[in-house]
Amino acid sequence: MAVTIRQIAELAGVSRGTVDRVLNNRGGVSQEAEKTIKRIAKELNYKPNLMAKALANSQKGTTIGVLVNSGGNPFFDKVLLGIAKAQEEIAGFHIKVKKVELTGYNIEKQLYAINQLVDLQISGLVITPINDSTIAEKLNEVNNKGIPVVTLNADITGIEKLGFVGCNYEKSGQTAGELLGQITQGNATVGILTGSNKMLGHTMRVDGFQQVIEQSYPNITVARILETFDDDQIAYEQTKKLLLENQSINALYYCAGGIDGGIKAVLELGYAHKLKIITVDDTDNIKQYLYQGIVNATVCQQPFKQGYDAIKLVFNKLIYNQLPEKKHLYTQNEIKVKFNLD
Amino acid sequence: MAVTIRQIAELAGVSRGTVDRVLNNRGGVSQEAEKTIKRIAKELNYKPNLMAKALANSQKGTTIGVLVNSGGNPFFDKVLLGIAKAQEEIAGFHIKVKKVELTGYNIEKQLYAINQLVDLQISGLVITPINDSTIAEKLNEVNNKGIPVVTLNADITGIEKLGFVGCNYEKSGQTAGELLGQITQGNATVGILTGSNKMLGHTMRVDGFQQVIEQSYPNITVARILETFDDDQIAYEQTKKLLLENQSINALYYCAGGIDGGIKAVLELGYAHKLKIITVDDTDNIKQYLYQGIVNATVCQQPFKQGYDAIKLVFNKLIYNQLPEKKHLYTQNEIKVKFNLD
DNA sequence: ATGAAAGCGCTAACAT
DNA sequence: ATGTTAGCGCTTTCAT
Repeated sequence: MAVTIRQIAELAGVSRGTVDRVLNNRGGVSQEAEKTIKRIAKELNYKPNLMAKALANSQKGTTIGVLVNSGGNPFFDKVLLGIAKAQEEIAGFHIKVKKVELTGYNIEKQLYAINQLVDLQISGLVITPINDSTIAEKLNEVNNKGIPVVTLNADITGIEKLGFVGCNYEKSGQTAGELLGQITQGNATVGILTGSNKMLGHTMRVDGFQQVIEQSYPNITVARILETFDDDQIAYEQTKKLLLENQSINALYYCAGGIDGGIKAVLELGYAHKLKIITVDDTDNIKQYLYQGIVNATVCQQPFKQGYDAIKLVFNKLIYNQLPEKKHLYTQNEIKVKFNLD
Repeated sequence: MAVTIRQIAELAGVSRGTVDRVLNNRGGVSQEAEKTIKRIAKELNYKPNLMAKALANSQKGTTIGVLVNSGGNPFFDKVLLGIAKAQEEIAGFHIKVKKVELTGYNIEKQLYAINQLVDLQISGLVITPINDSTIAEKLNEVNNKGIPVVTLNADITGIEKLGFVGCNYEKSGQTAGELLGQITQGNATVGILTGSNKMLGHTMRVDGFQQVIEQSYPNITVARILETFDDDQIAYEQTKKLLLENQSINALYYCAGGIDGGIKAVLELGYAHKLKIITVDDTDNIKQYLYQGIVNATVCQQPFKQGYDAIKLVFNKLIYNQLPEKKHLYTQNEIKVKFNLD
């Protein structure tokens, strides 16, 4: 059998309590005892029994708070599925998940929701934060209360956190650029429809895309970069304007929300199948566009995995006191075409 | 707090032992007691505490046997990393992993190795099986001993198993076909280098590829399909022959092993950058070819995840008695280009 | 058929 | 600073 805390106690000639104190840095132990106990533990290659740890800790009635800006954003459908899956899995550990969904990016509302969750005595928080200093302050406060924080899909600067789960946005853009380069065989005039220049993820995608075009595809020109603010109606109008004003455009890169609106414009103008179109993510509508050959390829970010992993990260910390290896857990930028959806 | 076996016992006016017997179908309980206990459990929505279950069961000293045909096959490097990661994670549960690596596809050797592992008293088996009836028989025997079997990367027909973890080979081929269609803009003469017509995964890839070409790309011709037997030397020779005998070929699809040898031939002939090349998997060498623009894209199958998930599947069964939702856990067919590697 | 109780390894409250 | 002990929820053995 594996070595236990009890064996160490016997060998060191102390009680199990003392061993526990040393091995978990609870303090209040003599230098001497600490040294011998640590030595013995190392010699015997002691590995705490996680099941026992978990069981002993299980009185606490744990709830994980989840706060996502998923309202009206179909991208989050799969993130939520991932969260639900994780929730189901950890139900056997009697851990609850309290989920709050917000629409839009209102700082006040997000602050309020965080406070609400904290008042509910959550033991961990998963959040898609707005990149704002007020939020950052609040999250640090939460973290200092001993409530681990995991940022999901979007990150925020200047906070102490357990980890971030999401994609590498720059690589996402680069991948889209390379893809467009290949399918146009290096000749194209492209229009970019981004979400907002104030959203870090969006600008990083645009930058990555342009980098690749500049470095590898001299005969591809970026004609215009327009903002859609993740809104279908605006995307529709911008796309129409873009295509009508720049007849030379024969490729589009949608790197944020509002894609459905944009495609609607393309269809109305009768430009489907005439333009090469690269998008991001694979909502149900985008899948349809892929099937129909209207969208050539889309660069996805494993939304299900994002939701699932974020919860599991908190879970592992709470139950097993396990920390992630890296602070930033990047999901793959997956290129999808007609045949490798799902 | 959540409902426990003890509460049910009190409500039913029986002992915890009896509740345990009923809830785990151990038999030896009166009809009457059984009925009331089940009713109460259902009413209270009883969910066993998995940590407690695991702890109580933890005396048994569990070892998971792993048998992979990884010898001399760089594809398996990442599968092994995934296995190692899972191994590390479950070490805290005092579960050991005993790994045996085999080279080639010799039935006798695989049988022998299975027996060896079983003699070691393993509690679960992860295997890349040869699709052969003798192996199938043996695996059924193992399964009937109460040792759950998970097939990894390759599957086998006619066995009872806990699950299969690997990719959908047909979709892999279809994806490659679509990709080639797009980057050649539908005009190409392509040579296919497969592994062996006797390997299910390989033929499924070829079939998927051809399906898509036939249905969507009338101006793409498949000139030849040659076997490499996953061997670099043979792949080298076949590629040379292929390209010299068919000067019209301007695209290649490598859908199995031996890719390094094939690329060597391409380079020697000075055809790099003149051919569009699609491969499978992303070994270190293939990554280099992508960086250099020699290979255009590769269709991968999440090897790390395959290794990791296979172990976790067995783990969840052994520790928590959890069954997978589906027998076939397909990994994504991930298209990778220069910029979305890793 | 059923109950009682010891134990899995660790934690935490209390005692010294 | 250190020891003692009663759990955590479930399984299993031994009585009855």
